[in-house]
Amino acid sequence: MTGQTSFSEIEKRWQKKWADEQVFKTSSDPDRPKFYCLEMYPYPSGKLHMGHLRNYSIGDSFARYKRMRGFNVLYPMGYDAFGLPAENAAIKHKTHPEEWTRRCIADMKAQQSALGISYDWDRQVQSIDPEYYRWNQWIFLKMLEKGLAYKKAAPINWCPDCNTVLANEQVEDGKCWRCKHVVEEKNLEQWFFKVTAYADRLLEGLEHLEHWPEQVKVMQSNWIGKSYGTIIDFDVVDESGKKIDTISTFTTRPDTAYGITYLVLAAEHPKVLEWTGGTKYAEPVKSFISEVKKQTIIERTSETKEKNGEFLGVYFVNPVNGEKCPLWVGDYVLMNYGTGAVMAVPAHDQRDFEFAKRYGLPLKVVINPKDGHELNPDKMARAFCDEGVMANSGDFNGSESRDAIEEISKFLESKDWGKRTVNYRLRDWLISRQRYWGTPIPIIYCEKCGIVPVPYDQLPVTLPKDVEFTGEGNPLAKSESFTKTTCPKCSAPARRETDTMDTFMDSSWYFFRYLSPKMDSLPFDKKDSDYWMPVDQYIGGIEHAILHLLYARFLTKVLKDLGLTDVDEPFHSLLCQGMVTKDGAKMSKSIGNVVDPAEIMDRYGADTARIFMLFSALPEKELEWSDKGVQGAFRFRNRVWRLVDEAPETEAREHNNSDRQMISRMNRTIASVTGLLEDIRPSLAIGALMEFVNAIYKYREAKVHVDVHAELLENLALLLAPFSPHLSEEMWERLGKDGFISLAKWPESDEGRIDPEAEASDELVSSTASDICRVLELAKLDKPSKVRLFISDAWKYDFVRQLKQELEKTRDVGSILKSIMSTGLKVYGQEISKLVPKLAADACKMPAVVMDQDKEVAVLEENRATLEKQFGCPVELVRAQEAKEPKARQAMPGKPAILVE
RNA sequence: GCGGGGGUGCCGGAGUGGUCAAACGGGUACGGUUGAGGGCCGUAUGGCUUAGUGUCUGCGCGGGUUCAAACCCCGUCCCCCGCACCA
Repeated sequence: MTGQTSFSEIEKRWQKKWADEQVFKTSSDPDRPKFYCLEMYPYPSGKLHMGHLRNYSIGDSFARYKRMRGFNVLYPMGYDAFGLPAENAAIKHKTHPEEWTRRCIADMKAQQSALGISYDWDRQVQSIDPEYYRWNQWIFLKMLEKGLAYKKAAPINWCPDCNTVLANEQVEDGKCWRCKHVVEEKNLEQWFFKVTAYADRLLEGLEHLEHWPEQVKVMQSNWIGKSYGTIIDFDVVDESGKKIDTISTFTTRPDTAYGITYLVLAAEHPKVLEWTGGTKYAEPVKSFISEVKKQTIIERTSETKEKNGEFLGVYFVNPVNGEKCPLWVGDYVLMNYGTGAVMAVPAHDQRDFEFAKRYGLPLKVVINPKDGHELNPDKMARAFCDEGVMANSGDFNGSESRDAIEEISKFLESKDWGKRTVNYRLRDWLISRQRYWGTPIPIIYCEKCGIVPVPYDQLPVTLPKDVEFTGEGNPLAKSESFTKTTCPKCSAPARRETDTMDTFMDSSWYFFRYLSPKMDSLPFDKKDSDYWMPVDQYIGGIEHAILHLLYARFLTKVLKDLGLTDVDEPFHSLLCQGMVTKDGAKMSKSIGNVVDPAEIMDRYGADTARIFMLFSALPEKELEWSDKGVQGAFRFRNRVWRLVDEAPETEAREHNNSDRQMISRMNRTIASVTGLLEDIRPSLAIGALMEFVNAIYKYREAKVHVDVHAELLENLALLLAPFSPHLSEEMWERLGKDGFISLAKWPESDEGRIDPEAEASDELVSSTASDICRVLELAKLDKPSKVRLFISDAWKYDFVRQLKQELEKTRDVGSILKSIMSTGLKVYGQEISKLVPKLAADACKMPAVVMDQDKEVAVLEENRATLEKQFGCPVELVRAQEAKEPKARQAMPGKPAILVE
């Protein structure tokens, strides 16, 4: 029972020692190789969930492993502590968000400490400290100077539940990413960061991120959404053909330019009202627009929805062929992509096709399929969107449509009718939030001087305390002590900006602050950045694939451009851990399948929880929670513990076969665990350790060699240290080792001592001797007069076949055999019961053993004395017939031969 | 629709051309130990069949390449994730 009762004390004891002796404190050391291990810093909700537990178990296994491999490991922790939940809690409980947040941080930290994660707590960073957010403000001002931060009125996403605007990236499926409330569109004046200026660099950078999951790169690339196309300008004319205006459209298919039969503008397009104003079309168009605006974003973007529109009463001239076609407004055109106007080619675009069919607009085929048949516009059931051969396109007839994209673009450019261009889906990052609990945007509004940045020496602009949290409006706006100020330029009374920054700003550069957490002249020290950056291993959930990871990459590039760092990409290797699920679904309160990590840690301890987390699935895969699985991890943990807690019988002796076998086994385990950790496969590493533990138990069935046994345990403790550090420390101490195992050197495998063949045959010899004794005992046989060991380098199948033939001759095996069978002893993966019959029947009524490797004769010879002693009779070595050379060996020389049946 | 990832035993999952597919763990069954339980130890666990054994099947499905395929190629079905009226 020792194992079960002691884990709690053991874990507490070592956590205290680690803290007291500052075992995990790090500092820059240019003479040593570094490893920066980082987990996405959490929002302090106060309680760990399984996702955290998994995240930290993975991260700590890296950090500890690298530390033992001699790296100078930076492994910090902090808290992404600004944000709405704290403010909502404050409203509900009539307290201050800071109070709530600080308490949550303390609770969370306590739980993290109880997990025994090897963080350097001296570097703790939290975004709510003015010493942190002043640098948000500092960076903001720098960006303002560079024109990367700007204010403009724009249609923005408004979450009525959170009472604030949201960035594009924070709208998922037309809903708020946090509260899932349907987002509304509003037109407000807001602060933006110019991410679009970095679109190309952000896209291009992805190509060099070799150690990022493909999925994340693809998601970011799609989000940036770079597409090459052509802007085509059209003259807008009235009924009589008189030019009244121009309009531009963006297209990726200029090859279809001759097939344009109408043009559609987005409902928000300003020209729509301009052109229809005062005409008979004004009323229907206005009511159409208001209909569109009534719809939610979800309704508008629903794929199945019918496309609606109205004719605008004006026309345009297609420059390529001089055709005059109508202009429409339609709800399927988006204002915020391209130019907000689309050239419609219903024969070759499915959306245009549907719209044209609905309103009886004509189709014009300009591309025919390559198979030679000509499309009939009246009979098409859907648009033809593939590549093909040009038709009805003037000089371009007969060209491949793929080539025509280029040719027509050049033609348009040459006539000054259009221009090739690049378009992005990415929008600028809207960073204003109308909430209290965030970084105040360091701006002052002066009636005379306009928008005035807060001077650097007045940073930080701190959050006022005299604030009431009522839930209505932005509390900052009601704090006179905050809003009332003077203009830094003219000293006239002025007013502060009351918007705060998106909390994603905090998390976009925090990993730099860890490097120099106490620096007060700059956000961080470039020297530290030169040494530590980039982060070598970043670990977090896939849910941040776009939001956080894109912003962090953006900010890093900005910081680089500001000369603060030389790194261009912050995260060298990214691991997106899989979800923790239960009963096939993500753990969530609404489903009611949540398991609290605290409970598991109380019952089984941190080591067990961590082993389970790492063993049960590869880090990037989904992990299905299993109570039984945790118990399995617990059993393993206790099985290891018993190895040190219960001493085996020892013997002073020369190394025998089982000693050599274990030494080989040990070295093989070291090699494989090391390799698996390098490959980020902790689950398999733990599997290998489980096998190793099983082997040690087997070894301990007989008397063990003291030194070998000690070495086995020592290495076991070392290999387990990244996974179950408390247990390892305790083992280390019990084994009489000095210092912390956390700082010990990772074992190296001695390849020369790995000998799989010897290992296999040794196992056979050592276990077989006792096995046969037991068989004899069970079978109530008299002492045999002789034991035969069969040696064969034949494939076992061949050997079994021989046995079978022999058996056909000798049928009388008798009840003795039955007894032997019933023991089901295993030899080399093969049931002894399958092999023994023939031998036993072979007149001498003796059990025997089959060996697999001819080469092991020497080993057997060596062990013959032992065996003879055990059996009390002579042992004879018998060589089995050579196997036939398999065909395969001739076919593929150099490769191992296999059995061809 | 586009993009990414997957389909292996009762379950979680190993194995991505070659030494009898299923390591490791879990579940289940039986046996041992134990006052009982738990724990621990051992054995079994694709189908059919045997006293031993044999035999068939088998890595979503169908083809193909190869002396050899879960693995490579082609086709097909299904599942998960992300994006989506992006012109």
